[in-house]
Amino acid sequence: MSTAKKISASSARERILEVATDLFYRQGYRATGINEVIDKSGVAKATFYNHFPSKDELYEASLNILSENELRYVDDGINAATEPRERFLSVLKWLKPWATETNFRGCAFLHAATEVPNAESKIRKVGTRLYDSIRSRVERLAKELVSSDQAYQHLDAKKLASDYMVAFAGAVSQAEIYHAVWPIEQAIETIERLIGE
Amino acid sequence: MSTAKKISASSARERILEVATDLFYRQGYRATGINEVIDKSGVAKATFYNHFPSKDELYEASLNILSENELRYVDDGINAATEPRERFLSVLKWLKPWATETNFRGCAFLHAATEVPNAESKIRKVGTRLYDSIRSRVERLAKELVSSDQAYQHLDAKKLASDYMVAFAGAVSQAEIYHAVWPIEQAIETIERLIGE
DNA sequence: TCAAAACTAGACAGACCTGTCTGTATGTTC
DNA sequence: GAACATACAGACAGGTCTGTCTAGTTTTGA
Repeated sequence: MSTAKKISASSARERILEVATDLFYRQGYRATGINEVIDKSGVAKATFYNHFPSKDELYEASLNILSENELRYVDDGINAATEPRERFLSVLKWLKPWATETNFRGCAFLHAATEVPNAESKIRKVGTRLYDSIRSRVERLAKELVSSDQAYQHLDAKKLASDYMVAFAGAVSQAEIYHAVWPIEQAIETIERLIGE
Repeated sequence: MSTAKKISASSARERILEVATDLFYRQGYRATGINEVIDKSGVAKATFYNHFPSKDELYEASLNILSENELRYVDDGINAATEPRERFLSVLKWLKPWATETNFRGCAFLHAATEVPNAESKIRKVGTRLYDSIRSRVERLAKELVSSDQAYQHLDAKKLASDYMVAFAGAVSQAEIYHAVWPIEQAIETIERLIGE
């Protein structure tokens, strides 16, 4: 298989994925028809069904893309900070610029939980896997924080990570409900209160 | 208008509302057809459209019912407790039995935010109004708590209420994502840590 | 008793949905 | 230049959706 062939093949697939990810997030999964995805991707229907066996599989693929992107942003945010405290808080703070975007509509994986009631479906697993990944990063940063300074030694890193995840999820869902940024600022303050300002 | 007429008229309406509230919550709004609501309510299509001008208006009415019920449960939980600390924690603790129900699928108003992207729509306002109502109760209970005992006097009631709402929302959304109860228990612990165990 | 109101069943319009299929065009590989 | 993969356009089947409408029946209230 030549390189040119590969590029051309994957570019159709990627165009579909890009369009679908955007439409599913903005309009919702059920509210978006496959025909709209096809039209906006500029591909033929047969081409689409050549790449994805069904709409559901497209949804799953698009959520996987989103999940990878989100984790990358999280990691970039962590790595951009140097101090343990800032590294720890970066996961929450990263939410703020995201929520300020006009496109912000909350967590795509919570949307998936709404639109796909079956919690055992592969689509739903993408969400739990992502939250697990975020949690493991937060636990690592919490340990890092606790052992970084005397001032934090009274904290239990594991419990702190749990608190953090509760605040993280609460921030995102309240930001969606109110379509506002202030819940995220409040969640940051909550965590700051827990670790001491 | 006689009482009998009122009862008969409202019983068809109430049957529709009951069925719709259940189906919309369990299956989702878009995933539920008006025909299914009509069949399961045992009413004629014309009767349905006599009571509700559109599916959207039915959704709004059903969310309003849910909102009233939820507030009633919250208030009952508060009133069942006597100690300020228990009254304060009751709003969070009430989530546990709810999440244990087989039907539990998270917050119906967050679902509405997913399925109705327009944050300015009347449907969405039902959710923000409910969360505002819960917050005002939590603020009242936080003040009550802070002034109840020396041990709580270092706390800022307003900020505590904000923390509480973040934890509350985080608990519900994580419980939905993971389809589990432990996020609620974690949120309770988070708040207990904030006020001192 | 009788008119008005509310109910029943269900056909129907018109739009949308997913997924299949036919047939053609293009470009690469051997 | 034959074989192949991949792309294209778009008709089509078979089903769903919301909302309208006709027509007949029951209930209600004065």
